[in-house]
Amino acid sequence: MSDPFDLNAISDVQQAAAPQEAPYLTSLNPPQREAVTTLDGPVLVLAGAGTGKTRALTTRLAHILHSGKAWPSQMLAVTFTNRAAREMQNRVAELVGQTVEGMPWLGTFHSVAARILRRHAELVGLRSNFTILDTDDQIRLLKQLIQAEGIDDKRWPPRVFAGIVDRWKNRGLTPDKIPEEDSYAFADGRGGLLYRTYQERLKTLNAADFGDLLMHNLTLFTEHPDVLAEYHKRFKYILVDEYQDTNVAQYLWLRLLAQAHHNICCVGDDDQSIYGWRGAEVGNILRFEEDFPGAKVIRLEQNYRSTPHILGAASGLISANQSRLGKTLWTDANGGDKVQVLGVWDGEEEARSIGESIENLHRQETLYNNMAVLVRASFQTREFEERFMTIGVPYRVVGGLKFYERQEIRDAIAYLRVVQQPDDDLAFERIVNVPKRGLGDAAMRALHSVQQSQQVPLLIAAKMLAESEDLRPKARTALAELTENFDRWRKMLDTIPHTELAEFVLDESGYTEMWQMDRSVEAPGRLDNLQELIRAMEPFENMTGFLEHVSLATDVDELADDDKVNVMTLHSAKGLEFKAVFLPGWEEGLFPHQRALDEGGNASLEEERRLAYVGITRARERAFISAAANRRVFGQWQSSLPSRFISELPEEHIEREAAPGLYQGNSFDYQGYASYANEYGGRGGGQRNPSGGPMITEHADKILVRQVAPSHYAVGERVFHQKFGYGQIVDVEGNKLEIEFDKAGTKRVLDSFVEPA
DNA sequence: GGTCCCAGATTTTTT
DNA sequence: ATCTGGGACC
Repeated sequence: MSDPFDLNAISDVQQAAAPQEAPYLTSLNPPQREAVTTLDGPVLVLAGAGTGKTRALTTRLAHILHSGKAWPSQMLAVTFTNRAAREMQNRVAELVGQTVEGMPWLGTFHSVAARILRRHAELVGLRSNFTILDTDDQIRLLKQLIQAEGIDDKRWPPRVFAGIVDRWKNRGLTPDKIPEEDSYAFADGRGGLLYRTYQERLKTLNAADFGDLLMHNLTLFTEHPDVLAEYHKRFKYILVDEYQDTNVAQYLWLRLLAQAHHNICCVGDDDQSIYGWRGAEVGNILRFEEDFPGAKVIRLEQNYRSTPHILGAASGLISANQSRLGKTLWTDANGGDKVQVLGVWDGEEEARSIGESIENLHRQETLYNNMAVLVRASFQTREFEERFMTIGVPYRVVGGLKFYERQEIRDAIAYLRVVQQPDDDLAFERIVNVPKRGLGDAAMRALHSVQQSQQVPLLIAAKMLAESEDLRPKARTALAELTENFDRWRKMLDTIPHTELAEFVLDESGYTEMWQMDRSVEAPGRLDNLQELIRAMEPFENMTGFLEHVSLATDVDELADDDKVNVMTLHSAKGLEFKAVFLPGWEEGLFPHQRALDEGGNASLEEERRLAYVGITRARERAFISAAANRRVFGQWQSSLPSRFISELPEEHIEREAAPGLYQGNSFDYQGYASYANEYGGRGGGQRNPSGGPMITEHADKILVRQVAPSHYAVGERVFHQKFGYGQIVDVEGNKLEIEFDKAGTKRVLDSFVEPA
């Protein structure tokens, strides 16, 4: 593979560079400048939140290019998210005035590892067109294997085992390397065996899961020193973003690649390490100077993002953590509002209050796009979606429903996967009877038995069956037609554009028609999505490139520049900043999360605290923290105390406010109300609304004044609902209506959500 | 072979 | 509360 590297562009850049001091250096502060210009040997840049990390990083890349020490293709730069990779691409391009193709080895750990693996796939028992399995494929496959071993998959869920395998792979452990006792962690000692079987099966399928991408790289490098040497020669400089999030496998991978020249620069912030649960080792960053002797450590501590109050609140909070390298963030900025901390009765009120604040800010000319609601757990987004929809605030849920995870998209991609890689049994199985071809249990059993006895992929087994007498004629023709189609489509791979091919496949397979015939409400949307899929394929060179993107992409939110409020989890907010940030749900059990409190002890609690720190430091000007005394979880009302993190915020940087009676003295005190909530939660739960509950007494009524007025709607009336469209009322119960919607089916909704049609 | 209904899980975070 | 997968039934 030749490097898509434009020599001319570089010599232009070099000519443009000033002889003495490059202009791009003058705007940097001293530590930033040091981070940019210390080129040789290991460098650790400890970059606090908002200290211009990305700036330093991209300038460093540009500086290496300017200095003529390396070509773009000789630098390896890895990030964790596609978003970070994309941003770096763009900003480097801006700095050196070069096209994005200029840095072929800038990408996520996974995409770079995949790229290396494709070049040498044969050396680890794969072929270069191997499929990358996502979590869903992985679990389906594991389920098959667990059942094949005669293990009860109810008692030993595939999902759990997938987690165990993932942890092994995160530590770079192949089946022969897992500790003896680990093997007993699953299915009475059959864990190790299953892992081995799974890895073998993956090779037969010519497939790799996420963990394999890194782990196969390790195998490749350790078993083939010549290959490793090739990359030593190729990568003159290595740059790593978010180093605090690396796991053992990634750390080993970097160490192997850097071992020849030690020109590795890692950037990170131990205070923002929030992926321990996923195998990230904060130890990697804490240990850097031991791992890379002679390392230079540079601290970026001047914050350019937030006001002093926001910074003060965040710093005060994080200082409660014991294990940290310690940094002192400071800022030149003055003034600004204190962080607002609000106590409310329940989640609904919280959403309403945040909705109002957003409307206020918007009236004061803050763009929606400059505001974000950052939640601990994804289920929390729902309450805000409902509220925003009601009051007409435009919003977007980032990282929520993923385009490539929709049923129709996964089906379509399964077709393309089989075309591209005929051994992909998982994909074949997914679509063999979609649309319905009369291939049911009997046909599938026959297919599997041929697959087993002949040791061939399902597609081949299907061909064999089509020619045998073992199936009913109808099923036989169906298989014959399908396999012939696949053969034909595969021949077209090299002759027609991949977008056209995709259209052919969807058409001729009957897949598009299946949805055209479908009379359900979702069908038109699904057809739109299929169109969108074809459009999404356009920027890619070929099918291979596109399928690679699909398996490694998560955020399809490239068009995120329209003016909408951003709703997302704290995890996916890392690396972003907003003018105003809302942080709801700061309650014990939710944040810190119960699971972190139950498992993992103090280390987990500290990780939660870092997550809180990440949340506050996303804000440039305003931060709003809130806690609800009651919340519906799993359809059950639960009451909770305000998060301990709230009491850890320095008083001088915050301003407290609470619904009457909820807030007493210097801290939130829900004790008196928790009992009401408990009483409430204890009875019935479900349908009831706390505001409509009958138990209101004394001062609680100051908060719970909203009485349920009987609905003024009547059975038989036609109404309109923002989300569900038009419908007819079939039942009225207090303020709740049961409505038969023309398109969305029968739903129960509050009367305030509808208007007369 | 397809549809309907019930039980059970789901909800921490992601490449 | 809502969604999913599996099993029973047509």
